[in-house]
Amino acid sequence: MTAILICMESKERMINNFIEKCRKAGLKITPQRVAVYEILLSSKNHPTVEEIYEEVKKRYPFVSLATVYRTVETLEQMGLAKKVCYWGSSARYDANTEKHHHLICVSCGAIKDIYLSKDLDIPPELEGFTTEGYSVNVYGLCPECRKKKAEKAS
Amino acid sequence: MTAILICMESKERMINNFIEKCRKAGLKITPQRVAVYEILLSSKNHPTVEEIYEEVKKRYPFVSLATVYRTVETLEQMGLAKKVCYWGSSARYDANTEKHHHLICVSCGAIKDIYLSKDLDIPPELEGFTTEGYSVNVYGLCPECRKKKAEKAS
DNA sequence: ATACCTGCAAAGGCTTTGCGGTTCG
DNA sequence: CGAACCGCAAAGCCTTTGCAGGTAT
Repeated sequence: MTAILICMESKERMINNFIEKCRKAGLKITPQRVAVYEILLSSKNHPTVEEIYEEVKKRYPFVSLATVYRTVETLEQMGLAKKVCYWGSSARYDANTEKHHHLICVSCGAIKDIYLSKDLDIPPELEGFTTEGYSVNVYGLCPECRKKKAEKAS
Repeated sequence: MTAILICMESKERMINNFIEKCRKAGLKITPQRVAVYEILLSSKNHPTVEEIYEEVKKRYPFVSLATVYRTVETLEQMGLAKKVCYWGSSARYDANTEKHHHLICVSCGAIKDIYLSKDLDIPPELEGFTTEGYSVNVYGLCPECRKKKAEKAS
């Protein structure tokens, strides 16, 4: 209960921050934009653009897929979302801006956030590159896909 | 000099191993296939399919892009190459089968292999997933892009 | 001889773009 | 009012696929 309240309060704060940032950047605050960001914030599944689109359509049935594509790109440029692209054909988006990593199902492409107990020690310069950060991807099979494989085998 | 000799010897061994594996799997050994694998082995740049295709075309002008796509997929299934997909639109391939990680330029997308001194300790089960491995991506700016940025700033 | 493979061209997904009308500030 | 944005449809990439002819074993 408490967790949910905190979470929702935080979400609202994130959205206000987003609106504020839009104002400063001269970007208009449209219902579609806010909806995309809100859905991305609420989602724990790193949705594809298509999935976000389906959600937005529940509120704004006439929204277009192109708008969702344009909005997630805007969010990425604002630093409020990240594009994650691993296996599958379509990119997924992530509005979690905390430092975290990903656990990825090699069969269906599902992504789950994970947190490492220790930071890696990456030197600020490596092979001539100046480094800015890192991400760890752990690959595996999600419970659903494991079940499916077991059924097939039998 | 020695390094080059060792490297070439190793490449030949890799190709022989590939041919052997093909035989065992009932796959035919065609010039195009061998060329794709050899180019991938020789390349230090994690080339795109298009780039491999251009190289193969120098030896076999009538090769088709579809063949290269099919071959890299075969190589991936055989465990001799990995698909890597980060920023750009097109996938890149990597025939380095040693355990290694990637240093990626966030500006131009260049990829360099890096090796970690310590392994991460990833449990075999995590969040319900069975884990199979992990990869670390370090993001940064390559020397060329850093230079370009410095020039722009001045 | 017969799988398997190739080249070609067409189709398939995902994503981007151009345009006219609309909406936010 | 004007700039920014939206929906629609078309176009653009990258990648996959079906097919008929060719090649390796």
